Amino acid sequence: MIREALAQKVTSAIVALHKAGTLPVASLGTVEIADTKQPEHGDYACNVAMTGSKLAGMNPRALGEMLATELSSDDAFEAVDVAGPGFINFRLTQAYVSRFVTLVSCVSLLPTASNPKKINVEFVSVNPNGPITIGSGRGAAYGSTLCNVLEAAGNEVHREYYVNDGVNSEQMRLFAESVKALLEGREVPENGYKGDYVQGVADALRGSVPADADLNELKLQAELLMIEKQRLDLAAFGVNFDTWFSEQSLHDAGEVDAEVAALLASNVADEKPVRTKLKLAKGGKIEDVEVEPQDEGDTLWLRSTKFGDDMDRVLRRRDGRLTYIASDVAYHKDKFNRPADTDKLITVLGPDHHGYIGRLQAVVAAMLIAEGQVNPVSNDEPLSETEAKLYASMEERNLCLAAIKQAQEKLDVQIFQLVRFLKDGKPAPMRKRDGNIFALIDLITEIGEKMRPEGTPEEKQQAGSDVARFFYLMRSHDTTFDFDLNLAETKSDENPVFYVQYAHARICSILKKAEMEPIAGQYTERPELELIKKVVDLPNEISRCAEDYGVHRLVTYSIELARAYHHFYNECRVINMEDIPTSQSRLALCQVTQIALQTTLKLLGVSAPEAM
RNA sequence: GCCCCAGUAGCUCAGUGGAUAGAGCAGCAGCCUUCUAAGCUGUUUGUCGGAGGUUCGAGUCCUCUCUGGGGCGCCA
Repeated sequence: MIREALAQKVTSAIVALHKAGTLPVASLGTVEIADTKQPEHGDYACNVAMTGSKLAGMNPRALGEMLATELSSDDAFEAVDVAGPGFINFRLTQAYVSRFVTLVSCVSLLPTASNPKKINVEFVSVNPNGPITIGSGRGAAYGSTLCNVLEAAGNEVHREYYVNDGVNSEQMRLFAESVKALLEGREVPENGYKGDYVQGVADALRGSVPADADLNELKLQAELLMIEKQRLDLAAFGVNFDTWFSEQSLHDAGEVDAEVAALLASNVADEKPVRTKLKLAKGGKIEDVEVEPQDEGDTLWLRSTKFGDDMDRVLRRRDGRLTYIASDVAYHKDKFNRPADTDKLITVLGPDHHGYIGRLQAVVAAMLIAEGQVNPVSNDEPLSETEAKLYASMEERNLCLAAIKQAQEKLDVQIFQLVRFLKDGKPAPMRKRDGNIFALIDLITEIGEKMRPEGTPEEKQQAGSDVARFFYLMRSHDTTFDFDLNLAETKSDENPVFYVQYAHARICSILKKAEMEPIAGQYTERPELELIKKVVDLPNEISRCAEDYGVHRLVTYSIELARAYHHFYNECRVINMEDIPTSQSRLALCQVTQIALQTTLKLLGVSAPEAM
């Protein structure tokens, strides 16, 4: 907000200098407004004199001086200095900063969308064979927050959960067999599912499912129970979806068969008895291509190596059953309908799925070719030795390379890294005694019990969810992190969730207590001005998060905002009956801070309590 | 073997290619007759794993390398 205004001023100054003939170009590239490292350097700094010095054909200092002189007449600035190698440092007048409080009161703190897109975000998507685990919790927290942020940045977002309920799924078959065994009073099979909840599923189905029900019918009923359980657990965690998309529905509608036929017709899938495996040497060059002879059955291969995958993938097994890859092709085609004419698909996957990036890109690339949506690039280079092993012709290579490029633009796979739980400084076991991974709902309940022992069940759940979400989101999703259970259950200033929520509660308390109208005024105290600057930075933070999907910065921002408020609170008394105008202007500042805090916490899916 | 992630203060971690690399915790010293002390103030802390390279400028980008975590099924 304030940065955009300053960038605008710099841009105008550049244009003005160009018109006056003192600057040879009308643009020096993107103008960025950064923080100053030292308070003595002023409020904000701009490095455009350094980045644009080549374009201008001037040395950075001279260019900086020129811009500074042009800008210094603006009454927003108390001073515009050139420092160091060519930084332009801005010192803003108190009046200029103060004006933003009025502005925030009447406009939104959300960024203005520059290039809104239609985006489908798929996240969590675990098999319907158990509760949501604490590992998936990170994906749930990350994915839902990413959706909120993308939406806040002006995009149309569709939240999607892919239900892996295909009849061909080995895992789901095993799950159904485990339930069936328990129903019939037998031991669960060797590699079966042994958690307590499996017994729960069996108990729930006893009576409602006929004793002679076949495995598929049983599987269907068990899945429905598990999906409902997952839905409830996620809802308790503040995670909701627009679509729970059934894999099996694609099979039932014949879309998988149709897509497989299209792949065959497009020559990106075939039944030749070889699988290509690429051995990648250092530097990413293909060193060798290995073939595996198959002597039985007709396996159908997706030639994903044509699209950068490291080996071809099975579409149809020797026994005739289609694999999940086959459904994936049809699924990705279908996903572009939610929302209609989707520009971009984002898939959030766990650390064990990072090998999927290549094959999912290949799936989309193959699908785009099968659908005739690829415009090949022209390239007259003859096939290289390695390319000749993958492609029959230059035309095919050009088509496939274009397809990969398009797929990479359309599909973004975000991998979140491992989360480790620590208790008393030591790694806590992720599995319960029954061998099953801890459920997210248990984590929420456990933290909630500690935080709000006297609370209602709803309050406990909210408290547990707040803490868990905040912790999951504190670190970059792309980094392994330790979830400190002791810290999460601490009711003290060490716990950052409460630090932020407490700032909000304090504001609510003051606004309630003050019996006068908040009216924005002039701010002169340092904590006031720093707080204003922090508040108006929110749109900028949201835009940045939406650009690179690094939503953890929003958590850092919330802590910084809370800190700025606590500083202000201690330094500047708000309610003072002997100075009504100051009280009113400070109340207005409290109010805009409240808006910023609420907006941020809402994006994070954390509640903003009015009292603590 | 290949792929992903990480290595920054005693600990946990921030860090838009920019200036003298920052917070929190822990330690020490203070602040409640005053709007919620779940708060605030002061103070100590660095071979940004290592080596090259690109750049006017590298914790940040590239290559190599060391250490640690994770992943590589006609399972999903």
